[in-house]
Amino acid sequence: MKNYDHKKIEKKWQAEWDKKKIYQAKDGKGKKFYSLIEFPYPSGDGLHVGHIRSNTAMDIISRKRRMEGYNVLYPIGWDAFGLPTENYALKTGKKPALVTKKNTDTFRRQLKEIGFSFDWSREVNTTDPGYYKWTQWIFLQFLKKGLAYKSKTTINWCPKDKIGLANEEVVDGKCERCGTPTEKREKEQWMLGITKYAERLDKDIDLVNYPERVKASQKNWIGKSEGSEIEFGIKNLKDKIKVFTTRADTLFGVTYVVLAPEHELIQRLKSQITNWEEVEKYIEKVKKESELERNAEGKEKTGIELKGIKAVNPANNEEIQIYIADYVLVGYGTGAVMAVPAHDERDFEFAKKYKLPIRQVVMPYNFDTNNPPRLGKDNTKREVVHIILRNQKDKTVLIEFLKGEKWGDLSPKNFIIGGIENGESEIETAIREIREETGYTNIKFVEKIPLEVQAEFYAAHKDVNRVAHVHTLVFDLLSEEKVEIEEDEYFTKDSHEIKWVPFADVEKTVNIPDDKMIWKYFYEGGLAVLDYGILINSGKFNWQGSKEAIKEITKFVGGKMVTKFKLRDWIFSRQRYWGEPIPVVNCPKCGFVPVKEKDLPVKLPQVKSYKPTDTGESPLAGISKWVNVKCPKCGGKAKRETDTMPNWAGSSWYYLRYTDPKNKKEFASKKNLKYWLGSDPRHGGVNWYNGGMEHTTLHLLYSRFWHKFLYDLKLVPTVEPYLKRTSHGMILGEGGVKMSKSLGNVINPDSIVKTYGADTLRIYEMFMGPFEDAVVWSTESIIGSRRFVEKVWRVGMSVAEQNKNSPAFALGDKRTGDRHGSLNFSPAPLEKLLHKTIKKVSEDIEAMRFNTAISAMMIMASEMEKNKSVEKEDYKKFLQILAPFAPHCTEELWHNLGEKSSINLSKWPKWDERLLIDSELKIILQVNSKVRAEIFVPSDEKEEDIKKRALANESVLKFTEGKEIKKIIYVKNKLVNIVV
RNA sequence: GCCCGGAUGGCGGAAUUGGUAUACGCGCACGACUUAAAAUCGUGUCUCGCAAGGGAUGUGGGUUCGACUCCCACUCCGGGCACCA
Repeated sequence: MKNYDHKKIEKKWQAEWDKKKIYQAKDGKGKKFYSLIEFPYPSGDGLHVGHIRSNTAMDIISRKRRMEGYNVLYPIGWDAFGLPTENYALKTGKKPALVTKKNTDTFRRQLKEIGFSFDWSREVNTTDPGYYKWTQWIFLQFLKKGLAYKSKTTINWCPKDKIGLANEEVVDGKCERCGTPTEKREKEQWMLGITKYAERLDKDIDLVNYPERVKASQKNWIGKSEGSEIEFGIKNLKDKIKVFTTRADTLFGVTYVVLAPEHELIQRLKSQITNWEEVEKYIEKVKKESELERNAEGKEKTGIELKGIKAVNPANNEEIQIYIADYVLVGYGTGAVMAVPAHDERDFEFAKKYKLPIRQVVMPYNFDTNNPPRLGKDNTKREVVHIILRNQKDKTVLIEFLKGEKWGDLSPKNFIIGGIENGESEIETAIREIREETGYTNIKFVEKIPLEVQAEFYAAHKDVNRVAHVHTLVFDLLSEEKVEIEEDEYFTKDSHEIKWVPFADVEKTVNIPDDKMIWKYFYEGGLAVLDYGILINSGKFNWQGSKEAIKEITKFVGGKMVTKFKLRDWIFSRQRYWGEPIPVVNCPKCGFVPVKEKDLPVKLPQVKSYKPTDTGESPLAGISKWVNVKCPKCGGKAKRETDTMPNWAGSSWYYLRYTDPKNKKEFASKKNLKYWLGSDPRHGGVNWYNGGMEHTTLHLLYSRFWHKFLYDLKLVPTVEPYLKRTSHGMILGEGGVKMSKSLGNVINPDSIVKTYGADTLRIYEMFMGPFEDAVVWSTESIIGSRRFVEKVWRVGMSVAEQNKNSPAFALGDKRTGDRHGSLNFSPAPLEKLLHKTIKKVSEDIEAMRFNTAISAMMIMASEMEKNKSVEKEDYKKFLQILAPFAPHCTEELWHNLGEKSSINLSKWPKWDERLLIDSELKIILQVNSKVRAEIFVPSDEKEEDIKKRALANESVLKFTEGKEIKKIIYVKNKLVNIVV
């Protein structure tokens, strides 16, 4: 018996696979499968255990697909441009290109030692001029189509990295990389027009198979919103203020208008504004605030009125104030909003602070689900008052508790309610109702709550369906003085009880929706009602449904329906050295001129210093030899663009290059693209792409954008790059925290491979927990995976021993015949378990349930070891399903049994459905849902007989004797439950 | 604040068209082998109870013969978005 020596075996087979090139994909041959992982950034820290988790998962899937007869492309490359390398180079004086070379060498060695089945012949590197030539070429196509343009923008500037950041790279107002709070700077930057694709990026999400949370994230980031653009006039002036709103139904409730401090109109109206000095000061203040300060949590909104000018509400010609405020963003919509404090939380907050009027125009519509209108009853409508009768002395409110079967399941608990009779005022009604229902007479009117509500319910006391238009009045109780309450047929002392309830308990005591809302409004001093409802105070639109009125009101004031997106154009310039140079020349005569395609790539020059400058210019600007060129158009003196691309550029199209990595004429040939992505535009793409959640909004969105652009140029055959996306969970350090150098909890895969072997590491990482969840690393637990591998090894050794003297086919052949008819042999329990395991593992791999697949194989391995005689063919099938997880040891054991070709190219075993059926079934016997016994019955036993057996069972009888059997429930093949 | 996910033994986790809760693994305890240790193998390992039995899947309710699974309310944890009108 050979000992399991992982070092020897793994090295041997890695060399063999390399030599025979068994994992190389063949362009255009047979049915294909393109599986992809995010290519790593080769940092100086070496491979992270997190890389291994993602890579192993896709490796397992790729290996299974190969065994299923697919021509698999599982490529690898390096996303090597970027800041850490440049910063390291800066610190050590080493060349970034050399640092990259060293790091990729390390990564390559590590990846090979774990036995991933990458097609190494297609390795790409974004920093290779042969690669970035095409990144630059694609940029020129953007330029040609007007989608790349230079624009002066306020950028997020990181003072430490000295670099402009895209919005997506600013997290909580801080630089994503170094955590320094960002500043705002004005700078000319290259932009990519991703917003032109916003609609399609949003819509086409439906074509692909991404996890829901990823889809939701992308949609949220794109931020599509449909609304209206409406113009507000300015009194005595020709200028208009255009606002964007999704709630045109609330137009009659506008009580002021707000402009962003950066709004261009403000400067134009300077002469009309009477408090200009103040206004200017305010604008300066806002500008100086960093992104962090302006967005700080809980920050109070600030603003200032533009005095001397008034806006005119086009709906009712009302003159209203104009404000500028920091809560309105210049970059979204029109940079101006109509403020409806009654129905928008932000406007409400601002209006409260600056004491601006609040006018309700949408009346909430409460349909009482506890007491809904009933069919066949009369429908009535009433004007109604609800009365909050307050006792200021002990801070209580009077609440009515109604009782009786009339009210259905839930007895109403509400404020005093009364219908307004003809000719009565609301106050008169209230006084009358209080006297009639409570007897109190010494009361004082306090206020009317400026919130009207409409309610629809079944009014049990009158036996009608009712729509009530609710007005709410507040009264104070002055003394306990009372008169006798008169009873009538529906209002009796029994049906009705009153209680004084403390303020704090009112909300949870009242149980009709209107009173809950009214109380909240009263108690909190008002609130913004966001729901759609019924319009009031809205001229001719009164009593319409507010949602339905949006289009009409927009039309009424001459506005138009528009779609807006949160997504902004992509800031594409970086003022750094280690990135793709933007291939443009700036000519004093001709402006920005693209470098001729034949002159690509524009290579990075060799420089001494990579230091970025405080002026914000790239280090490239200092290299006059490189910067000064002839204009490609006029031949005159010109200067190269010195900005470089962000490192999202190279990763936006790398999956395309894999299909044809050495092509010198195109970024990839149409033929190869068509083969690997498929030719159906709406149903093609990379078959399966696994990556981290952290790339959901940046990389994934950017590459979808580039892909769609290339599709429009008819350069790629599909509208989407990736058909299916999955995400692995993070691996956390021991203690459940992120692995980081500073915490010293980073696991070095090299040492794990050395001690336990690559197969063990792969199995461990897949066994740790559900693939999509975060898991905590535990070096202590790895031993379990190692024991499993060793167990498989021991079984393999004994199977080989048993078969030493018998020809290879002798044992295996006996069941190759009749596959479809009845079984002509009685299968051993072990064989049945094998087929169950094959099925489980096959299905679990597809669903990425690697942990349960491994668990099933562990059970199988233990059973094989217990069972002294294991059929060789059974064992070999077991090896085959294990091979994607542990390719090295299974290959060794496979060959040890006389096989000559690789297990990794063998045919994936099929399970035999007939072997999954048990001849005997275990039936659980329950009495009153408690398990009392289990019995075994033949699988074809009739329901009646099983029930009979159950009733006769001794343990069951103990609990049923002398009791009446009410019911017997039988669940097929599972249990019998006897209810007594 | 909003959106998404989650809560099951000492630990990682398994079980959902509702049907034996705790598979598999780690750890721990005991035993076998050994002069001994390691490794390996075996047995045990939610909890109360001598037992018969009872209780337990974050908390409280509900539906059901039966709930980790479905419904309602809540607590806590993780992730994402965050003045987007």
